[in-house]
Amino acid sequence: MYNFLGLIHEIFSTVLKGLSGAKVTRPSTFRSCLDGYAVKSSLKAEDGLLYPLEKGFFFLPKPPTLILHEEIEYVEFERHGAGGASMSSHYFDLLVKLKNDQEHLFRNIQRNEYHNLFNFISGKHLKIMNLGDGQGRTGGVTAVLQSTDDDSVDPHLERIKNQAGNDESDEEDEDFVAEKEDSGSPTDDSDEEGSDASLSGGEKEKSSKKEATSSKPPPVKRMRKAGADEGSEKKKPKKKKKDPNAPKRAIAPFMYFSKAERANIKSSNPELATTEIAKKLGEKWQKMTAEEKQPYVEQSQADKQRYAEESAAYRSAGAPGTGGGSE
DNA sequence: ACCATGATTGTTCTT
DNA sequence: AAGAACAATCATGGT
Repeated sequence: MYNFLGLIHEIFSTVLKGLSGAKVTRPSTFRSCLDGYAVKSSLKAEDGLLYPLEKGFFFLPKPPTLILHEEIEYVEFERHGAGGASMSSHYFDLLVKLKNDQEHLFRNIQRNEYHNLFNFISGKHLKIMNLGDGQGRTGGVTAVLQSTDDDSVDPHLERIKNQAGNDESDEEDEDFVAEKEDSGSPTDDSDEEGSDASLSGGEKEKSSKKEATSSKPPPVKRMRKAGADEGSEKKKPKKKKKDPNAPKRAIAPFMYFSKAERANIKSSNPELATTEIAKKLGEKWQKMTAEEKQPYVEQSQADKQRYAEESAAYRSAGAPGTGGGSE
């Protein structure tokens, strides 16, 4: 190698610019705890690196995501696992709300990156919401925004610190980071499937190959809400108590179909992720006629009866709240 | 070792 | 009435 090692990204961008003539986005003034340009995070199920750039966010996972600041309505710091109760400690989440109502939840950002991110985002004059605030004081965040002096301690950090239980080993976490953030070379050659990953300056988003039939104006996405409304007491974003004795719900026809067909799809496309297989199953299901769906519907109806019976037995015998309680 | 997540559709439940 | 939860699945990763 050469002695320019410290400037690899500059060389790379220069070469790229020379070859393509395209505008090259370079790392910004943001620095993480390790003097890196990005922080580790995960979007959806993919984890990658979140680059806070001068004019946007750049997430570099399997499918790269570029979020420009001008698209952002607000950002929101959330304690990691806002929904889960047992989650805690070293991580927090960054929710980026776009003006077109899209949401990106960057999860699993190390807690010690919070300060850097907050200062950087504050410096970019992005709106910071604080819905995850445990205290009822809304609007305190904006106040913090106006006093973005680095010496001022913001309440979020304190809270997150508290929730983390101030383990002083956070400094040690750095060496735990196997891949250094700055060296997380964007040049990873694993483009075996990212053939269509063209990130031109256009507003191209959501390059889902499906739905080629017609435009889809109302993007009815089943998005989960990041619950964050708890007050000072216990919250119930999602009552996750499932009594082990409680009967399971009836299996929907589509689920029976999935059970039957999933193996088939997987054998023909062994490398598809489970979620991708689910997409394919959905597409296939939609194309099926009622006759084709009928066997699965019948199975579902049978299971519905099963559920009805077990449910009745459960209520009379072991339901919580009923005096029964015989295990 | 266990558990949560995501992605799908349909059914049930809750408000 | 309308939306949220939940059913099977499983690779993945954190605890």
